[in-house]
Amino acid sequence: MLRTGLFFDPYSASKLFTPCALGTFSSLEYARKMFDQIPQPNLYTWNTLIRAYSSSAEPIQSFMIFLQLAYNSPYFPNEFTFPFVIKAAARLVQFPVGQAIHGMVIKSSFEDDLFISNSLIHFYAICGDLAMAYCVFVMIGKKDVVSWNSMISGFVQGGFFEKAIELYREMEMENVKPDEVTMVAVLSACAKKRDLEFGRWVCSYIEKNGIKMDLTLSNAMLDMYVKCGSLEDAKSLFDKMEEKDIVSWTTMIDGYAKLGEFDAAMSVLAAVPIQQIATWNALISAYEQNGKPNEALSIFHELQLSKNVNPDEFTFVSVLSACAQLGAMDIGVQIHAKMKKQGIKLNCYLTTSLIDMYTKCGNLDKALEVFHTVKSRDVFVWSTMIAGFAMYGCGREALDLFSRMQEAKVKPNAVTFTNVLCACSHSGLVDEGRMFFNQMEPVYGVVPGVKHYTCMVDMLGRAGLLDEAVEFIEKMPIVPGASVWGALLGACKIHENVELAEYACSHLLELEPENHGALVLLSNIYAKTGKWDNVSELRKHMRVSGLKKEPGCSSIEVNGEIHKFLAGESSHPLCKEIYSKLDEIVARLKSFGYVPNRSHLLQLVEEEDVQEQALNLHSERLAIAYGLISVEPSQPIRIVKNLRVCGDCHTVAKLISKLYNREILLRDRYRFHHFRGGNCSCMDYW
DNA sequence: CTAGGGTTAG
Repeated sequence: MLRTGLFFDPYSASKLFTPCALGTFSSLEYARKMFDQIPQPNLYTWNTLIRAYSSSAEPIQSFMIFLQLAYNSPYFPNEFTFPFVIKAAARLVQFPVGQAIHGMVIKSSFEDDLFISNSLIHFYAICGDLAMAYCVFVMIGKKDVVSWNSMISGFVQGGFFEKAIELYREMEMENVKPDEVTMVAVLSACAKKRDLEFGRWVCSYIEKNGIKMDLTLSNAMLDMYVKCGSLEDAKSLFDKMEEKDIVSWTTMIDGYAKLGEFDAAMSVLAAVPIQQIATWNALISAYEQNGKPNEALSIFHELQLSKNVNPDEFTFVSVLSACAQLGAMDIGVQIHAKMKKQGIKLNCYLTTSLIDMYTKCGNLDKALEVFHTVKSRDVFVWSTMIAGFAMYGCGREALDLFSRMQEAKVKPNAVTFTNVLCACSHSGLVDEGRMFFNQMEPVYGVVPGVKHYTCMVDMLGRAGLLDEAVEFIEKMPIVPGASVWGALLGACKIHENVELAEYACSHLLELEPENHGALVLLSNIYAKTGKWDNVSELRKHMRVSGLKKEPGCSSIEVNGEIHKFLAGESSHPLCKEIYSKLDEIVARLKSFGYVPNRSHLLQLVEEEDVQEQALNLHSERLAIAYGLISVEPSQPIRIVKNLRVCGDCHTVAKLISKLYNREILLRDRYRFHHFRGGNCSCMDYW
């Protein structure tokens, strides 16, 4: 075409250019070079380039070309131009840019164009402004199926499932025939609402009305069945599907794994024809999110051995979270190293997971290092770091971070405030806590939820302001949940207030009759205040009603292996050594003037129904003894306990840290205790 | 003289 000169004819050039820019196997880079050499590209050619960029990896180039078109060409954008730039704005979630383009659309009198309106609906919905999307939607005179689809999908993606289904009904009433895209959106709404009945109705509607069953629609059905818990329907559809892709396989694995049918999930995984990381991720994350972090890590281990595929960002998020749950720092560090080696770039999800892992494993410094080195920090990253400080009782540092977060113009959310209030609570920063709580709604627009009220009650109660805590509960605009009464009960235990404890406990049991922890706490308060009759009555009641509690369990990681200890157990291979170490510890402590606090003995109810030697058999002690035997003296002993640490064990840990000159990091249900030189970082305020 | 918008899983 260059030789014949045809290339210099704008129309002919456009014919050559289109397949180069849009073809599946062509290179956009090459097309761009060609474009720059077309002497006078016509508007069609401009639009084609904008279109190509809008669905490319760099949608931002669409804007660049759009601006060139508007300012450096003889043309003005037309009805074909706008849908593509709006799509680019949607893909980049650039709200102000899209708004500006919308403005241009109106000024240039294109606002009645159906295609442009439909793109705008999609754009506003993606940006989360459903009110504006709906505004554009109702303004359309003659809506077509795409208008309805865009709006329905918008509602589904924004979490307004009810609205989506309502709109679908309206669509039926207006006699607009739904197509397969409509059904995908409606099924997605059913899936998220867990509405199996309506989901089944939709499936039969699809069949009756001959809606084209493509792969996407089959997958959407599959997902609906899985999410609504009907694995049988999912399985029979899956077996019937002629064509399957990675989404189909992953959906099935996810379904089985989330229901705890791990063998079934594994067998689907083994049958996937092409190994892809997504299928592994479905399994790993299901384990991790179902409280089976060990299993998650063992699948990860298998993945590494298989060597067919490499872990990706999603995998790392899951396995780091598994390490965080376990307090498995050595494994976490190895995973972090692997990420670096694999050249994984830290996104905000990964940063959050890393910080969470390091803080929950007891390495605040490393968490801070990650926090300071990353380039971008979203609200989750900041909130997690604040939560980290809170866990260590570093209230001041947490609040300092909170103000720096605002300087960085990151808007705090409900979780941020939970963490901030938690930090105030753990550090006794009552005035600050009150202030932030009062500012939440008026200043930050975050409506306090039950978690925030719980933090406040915990903070006031812990600080001994029990009357204020009660008054606070009475003034709550929402119904106080079990956690609120639990916080009050916990405070009563610290401050030995029997009457208030009974009051809180009765409320708590009204809401949660099965809450064994409440009775345990109450019995501990009775014990602490010497009300032995009440103690035995309560314990009898608990035995009779057969209430089972979560057994106390402490774990410690040694050389990348997690060792778990239940109270009084003797199944560990080094059991003998551990018990003789415990005897040695007690002897050494006693010679140093240690007297066991007998009131804690009654807490054996909280631990296990072991009658003798109860204090010595607490799970955290077994773990500490094992740590003394097996962890290098230069390394801190890191322990994770599923319940709160007992007061006597806390004293013992402090003494051990001094007498044995060891650092002990103990993570209990709520916070960290860092024992060093005879003291604990919590300053005994916990 | 050409063309465009909406869809599922990890």
